[in-house]
Amino acid sequence: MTTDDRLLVIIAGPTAVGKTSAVISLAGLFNTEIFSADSRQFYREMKIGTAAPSPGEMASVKHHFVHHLSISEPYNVSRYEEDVLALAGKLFPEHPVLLMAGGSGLYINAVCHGIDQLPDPDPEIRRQLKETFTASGIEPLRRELTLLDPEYARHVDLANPARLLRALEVCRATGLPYSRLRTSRPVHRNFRILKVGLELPREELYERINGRVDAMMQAGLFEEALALYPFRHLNALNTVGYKELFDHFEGLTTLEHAVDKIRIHSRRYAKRQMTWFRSDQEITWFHPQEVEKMAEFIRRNNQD
RNA sequence: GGCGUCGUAGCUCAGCUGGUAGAGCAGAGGACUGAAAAUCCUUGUGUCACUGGUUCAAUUCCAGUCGAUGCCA
Repeated sequence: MTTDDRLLVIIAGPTAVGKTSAVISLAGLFNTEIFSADSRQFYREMKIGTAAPSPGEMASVKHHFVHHLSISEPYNVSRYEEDVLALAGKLFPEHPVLLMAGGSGLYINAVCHGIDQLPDPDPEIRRQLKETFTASGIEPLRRELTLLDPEYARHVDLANPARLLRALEVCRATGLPYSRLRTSRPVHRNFRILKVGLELPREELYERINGRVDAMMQAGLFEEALALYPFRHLNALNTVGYKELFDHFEGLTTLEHAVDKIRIHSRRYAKRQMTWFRSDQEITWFHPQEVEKMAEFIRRNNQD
């Protein structure tokens, strides 16, 4: 069975640009459902700080990959890719068009271009590597990588501990050089993909971000973060909006300063997202309110 | 009103005894294959408040003006 006439439309863009509202309108026009590609909206305990769709929005259109996990469940891009492909396979027969909205570029890439199949990380190996890094810094990691995978060592950012840690945990677990396993082989999807990007003038986007942080505080972000404080070591909570308040709970900053940091970190996050998406030549850009234009663009590409 | 302190990058401030300036933060640009709202890299020319004076040379010394602030009245 082939579904090559089916279309997955990606709605990408920085945080607070207006993806949620645009994609809900589009879902209405195309009578279809929405996949989220926001790596933090997955977690049901994090509702306010992740600006997840409201209960009303969730009720008006079927959303997938929103609040489907608990913060304590381990999850990663590769599993996301599998889960999305499985669900798309189920839904496409009924829906000529499916929508995916989100700001996590890596997750979107995994769906569009695939991600290399590698063994799941071994928590014990990861723990040991982290311990080495904490105790002795990045130098031992560099040395080990140069030894185990000289090829990758030539290309990685040797100043980035996260990259080195990841490569080493794969080398150690498999006994093979990480670069050998990173084939980046192009995958074939049995549906077509269309990428829509949403953008606003920088100043306007930053105003929206600032406004949204205030709105989150009024909606009870403080209480939400306080309830999650005991779980602050979980990766899911290494997230803008929570970690800054955790600092305040620990007495490291005033509340005012913490909220200020949330604004700053949200802006920087948005900037990184824009850097990521800007370099993606497959994206066609729209103003978030040009829903009609987007719909037309989708229809046009859906006929070919 | 008197005395003192201060006025340097968007913000907070460094600049010893004169040779036209430099940090942190913010901002900007970039990277990115299982932590990705993560992680990391690059990036600092601005009437040194204003006006005069001294000097070969003044952000730096002197005088005045304006502004901020503190103490005394």
